[in-house]
Amino acid sequence: MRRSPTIADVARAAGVSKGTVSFALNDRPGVAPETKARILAAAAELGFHPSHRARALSHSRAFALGLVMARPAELLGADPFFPAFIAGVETELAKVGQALVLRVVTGGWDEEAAGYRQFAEDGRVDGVFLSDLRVGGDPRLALLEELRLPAVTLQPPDASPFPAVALDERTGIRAAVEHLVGLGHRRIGHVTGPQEFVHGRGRRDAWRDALAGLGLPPGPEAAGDFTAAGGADATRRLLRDGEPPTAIVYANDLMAIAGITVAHELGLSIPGDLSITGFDDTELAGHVHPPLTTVHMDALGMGRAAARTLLRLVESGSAESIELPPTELVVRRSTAPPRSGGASLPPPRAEHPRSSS
Amino acid sequence: MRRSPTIADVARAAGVSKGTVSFALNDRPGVAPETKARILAAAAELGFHPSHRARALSHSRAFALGLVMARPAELLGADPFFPAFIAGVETELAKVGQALVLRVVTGGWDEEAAGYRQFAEDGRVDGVFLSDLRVGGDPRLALLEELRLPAVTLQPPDASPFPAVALDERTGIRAAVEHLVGLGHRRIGHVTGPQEFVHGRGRRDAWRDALAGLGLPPGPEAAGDFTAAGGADATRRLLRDGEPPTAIVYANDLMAIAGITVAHELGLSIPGDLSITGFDDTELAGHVHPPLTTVHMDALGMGRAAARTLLRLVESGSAESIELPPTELVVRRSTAPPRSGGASLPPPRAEHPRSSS
DNA sequence: GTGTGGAACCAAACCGGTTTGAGCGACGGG
DNA sequence: CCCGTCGCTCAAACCGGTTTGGTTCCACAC
Repeated sequence: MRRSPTIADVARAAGVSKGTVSFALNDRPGVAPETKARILAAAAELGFHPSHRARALSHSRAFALGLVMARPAELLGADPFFPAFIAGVETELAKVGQALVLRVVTGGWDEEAAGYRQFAEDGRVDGVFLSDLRVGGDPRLALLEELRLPAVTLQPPDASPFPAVALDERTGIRAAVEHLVGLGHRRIGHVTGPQEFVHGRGRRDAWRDALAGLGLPPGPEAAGDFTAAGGADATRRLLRDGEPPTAIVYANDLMAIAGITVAHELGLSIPGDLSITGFDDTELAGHVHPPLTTVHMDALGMGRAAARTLLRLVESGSAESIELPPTELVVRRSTAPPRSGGASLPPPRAEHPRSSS
Repeated sequence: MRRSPTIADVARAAGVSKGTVSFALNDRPGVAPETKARILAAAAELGFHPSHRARALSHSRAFALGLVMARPAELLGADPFFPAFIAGVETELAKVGQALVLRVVTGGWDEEAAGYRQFAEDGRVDGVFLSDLRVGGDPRLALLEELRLPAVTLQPPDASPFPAVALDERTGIRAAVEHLVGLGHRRIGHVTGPQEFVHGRGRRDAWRDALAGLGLPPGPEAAGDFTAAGGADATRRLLRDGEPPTAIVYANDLMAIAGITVAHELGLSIPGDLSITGFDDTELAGHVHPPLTTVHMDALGMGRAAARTLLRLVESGSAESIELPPTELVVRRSTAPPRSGGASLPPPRAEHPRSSS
């Protein structure tokens, strides 16, 4: 069982003290060039790598950032955001030798709070990412302040002591609405995300504002929860309406795809009878039937920006918020001009409902 | 800036030495009951939490496990496995105060190897999970042995010095094939995963063996890569065949869903003209059109089992492999008896292709 | 010759826990 | 009464780095 070499081994091999080795390896002044070369050679020779644990202890830092993923279990596998976000975070962290520590909580708020609390008390991370901000004062903000744990929020909440990485979702949603209106739609519904979340609320507001901005009356909306099942239910409610919309803007792709399915099952053709737009631009969006017009969201870029911001915050005690490039609409084939007279459900019990072209 | 209390503070408050506090907090014998009570009270009073960093240093352990996610960037958001797997791992780790450290590599093998190497050299983790095993001697096995990094493999590779957490995928695939044959299908194709991976290979072999076991001739297969685009391409190749299959077994849901779309675009009705089965049972599987018959895979349970096994391995130096309950088929509506005479492509340029019922 | 300054280096303290070896008082047995 | 044992506690060493406060040595100015 060969022990990996320590700084003392290097010092012995180079004939200097531990302190000098430390200075040499960290490029600090006060080490003679030839000494430094000798030390570096010895370190390379021995295959020395500084112990992360020891550095963490003496620096009183973890050299790691934390992410608490709070999601109901059934949504975890379907959520496209976290994996891409994590990938973005990691590319930045790997560059600077830091690590990402993950916690998954599927329970409620108590469990989530315990997650952050443990991160702070154990000193496992130097800062955390805060996703899924809640409107009206997210309780985690106060918690993290109490715990003195630096944080970066994804999307700016109502009020926050922390820097935010903001992704302009409004532009993409507005583009979707304008695209639909340009096709001739006038009655455009929305299947929302949970309204207690900043992003759920923000997307709904963007949809409302876009309609209002075009001088159109408010459209019908149905509450979704970002799950496929929730999206399907919401879609049924919208379509059962006496005057159903000719187009529906969904708060995410998962619900939109479930919505397409519901429409099919009701015998509606997409986009002939009903136009549909999503949000996220998941990999599947381009491969469902019909391919989904949706708003592209750069979760990876968000991860990178958030990581850079949080690193800076941890390092220097302050960091500025970042505004990412606005989201863009990706037009595919789930949107088209409405049938004249708007969508209407086909006669009940249709044996051979029309399909999309 | 209030410093968080250390063990020395507790010792002072309780009027004992650091060592005694350590013994008391770790439930080790040799501390008088009243002394222990006094120490615990002092610790609670001060809000003491042992520093993870210091424990890690003195134990020469990280109290963390690592996972290297190697995926091309575009697949990261669509892969249902990792999030659920991670959730399973985390539930076990949280119980014992350990953490999960993540590394994401989107590049090639060099980058992936560097990931494991860094984990080992930095001493950031005590062990790692090995997913996506390659057939024919995964090079990571030798690497990890060289690095002396304990590991648990997901699926047993050809030969391995490490314990494995095995999920019986064969049973589910066989059930899918038997289900299709029971419906009357005789020509059953397969869209594979990458054959350099144990799970890609294993699923294909299971499909082949199931056909052979039922006395049927080999079916046509097309190489996929677990991506939607790859699944779509493979589906087109299968269906363009002179004698296309009446049913296709896909190696994962993502490709199966893309396959449904391709079939729709070719004017085929699912399941009327073509039956389709997937693998994974993603959230979306039940919400596409038609709902997908697929093999349920318990990624969460796999995560839990893998975490328990790896913890045991790290703790005691050895752990036994685990066999999880076999995968099961979930029958939905993408499978049905074949049209008499088997599937045939409709006349070209069909303006109003039939749709599913 | 002495004083001064800076470069190079070292020894020791420190981060905050765990672990070891020894000390001490009480108690029981011979 | 003495000794061995046991139960309890402490001081010190240790994990492997970083950082501080000297110390040594040499060049140069006065």
